[in-house]
Amino acid sequence: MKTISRKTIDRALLYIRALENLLKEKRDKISSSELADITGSSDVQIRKDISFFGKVGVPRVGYETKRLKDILENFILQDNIVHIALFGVGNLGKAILKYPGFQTDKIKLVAAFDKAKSKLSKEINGIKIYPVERSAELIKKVHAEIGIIAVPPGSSQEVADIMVKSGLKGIINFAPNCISVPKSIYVKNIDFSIEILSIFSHTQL
Amino acid sequence: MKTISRKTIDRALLYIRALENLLKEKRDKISSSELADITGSSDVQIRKDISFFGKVGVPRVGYETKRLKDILENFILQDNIVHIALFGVGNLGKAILKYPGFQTDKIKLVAAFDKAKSKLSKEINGIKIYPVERSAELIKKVHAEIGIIAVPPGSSQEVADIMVKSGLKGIINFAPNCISVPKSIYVKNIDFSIEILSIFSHTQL
DNA sequence: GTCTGTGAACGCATTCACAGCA
DNA sequence: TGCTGTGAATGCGTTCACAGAC
Repeated sequence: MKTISRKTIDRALLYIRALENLLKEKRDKISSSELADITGSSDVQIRKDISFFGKVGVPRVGYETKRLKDILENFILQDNIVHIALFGVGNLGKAILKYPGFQTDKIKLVAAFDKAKSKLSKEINGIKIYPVERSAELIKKVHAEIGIIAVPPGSSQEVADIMVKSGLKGIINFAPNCISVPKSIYVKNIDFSIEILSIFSHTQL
Repeated sequence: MKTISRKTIDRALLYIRALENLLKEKRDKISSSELADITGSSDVQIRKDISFFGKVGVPRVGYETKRLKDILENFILQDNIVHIALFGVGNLGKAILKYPGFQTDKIKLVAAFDKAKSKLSKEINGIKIYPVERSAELIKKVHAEIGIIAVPPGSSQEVADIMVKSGLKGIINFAPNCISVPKSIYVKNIDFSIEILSIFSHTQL
């Protein structure tokens, strides 16, 4: 049996987002080349990616928007809702708590933690803020799978250790330093400075 | 002449950040395998990457921390300061304006723009907020190179068009939709929802 | 003719295996 | 022995070229 690559999955998530927007515009058919224009990919790439999921398109017509979206979603997300735990309710943490893009049926922010006593027992966007000490207990209770690190760099490793102990399987790390976790935990680092410097150096070439 | 790949540059930025942290701890020597542990890369990968910049290391000793950092920085950034323009001063925009990681000698946020009159002429972290109408004029004046889109998805294309007209060469797009720009402009999309779903599906495999 | 689907070719990036050096 | 540096081999992802369907 053929296995799907991570790159294909990541692009498929992009396709899903584009298909959702097309559905809002009542577009019920879409060709690989149109989807390529929207997502910045190539038409062949898109057909190759989709071909993994079977013969979905119709020659001379293209793909049925709704059907394609359903097929991609069913394979990748399987009706799951992803439960998120946030660590650090500073400026970035607050922005994440209020992020409107999460008001979807697929992602649910279920817990937020902070060290500072002044922030505790407040509620932001309907989510209560708890002390870090209670995180392991609460994460297990609400069955969170993914954690977000939005604490200052000095505390990121400490928070990462807690996350691993609490049973989180994936981490987004916004702190500007590397964290060390077991190989079984998937970490995605997003460092604003590095992103900017990366873009800058790309434009210099 | 051999050309450097984007992947190598992106990793080099990670190495630089790690080397800076090591310097703070007064570590003046570092081996490729130690750096690999920190950054999550492999030792061979690191030696291959560094070898592009010449013979920098010493067998049986490793790399001199400061020297390696200087060599990487000089090649990639060449004493440049990157000037950033921010579009959208909502929750995320404010978090970016206050982001402490930018208080570096390499990145400077020089302009912020918003549509809402209520936000104008305020100042956040020493940066004044201007109306979008003045963006082209001001971006040219302060010589910004990179733009950040932190506006709602409905306005992202509009803002992207302004950025291109204003002469920005690179864009970070935090809005959850694709933008269409000339190929000469480098765009990096960061969609929190997609990042989370990507991590989640990775953990499912 | 116009779209999808796909084996084959290609190119790039990582890994391997080992030479070189102190 | 313990590190760097690097040609060769491998593997993976994208692109090409074209068959198949309508």
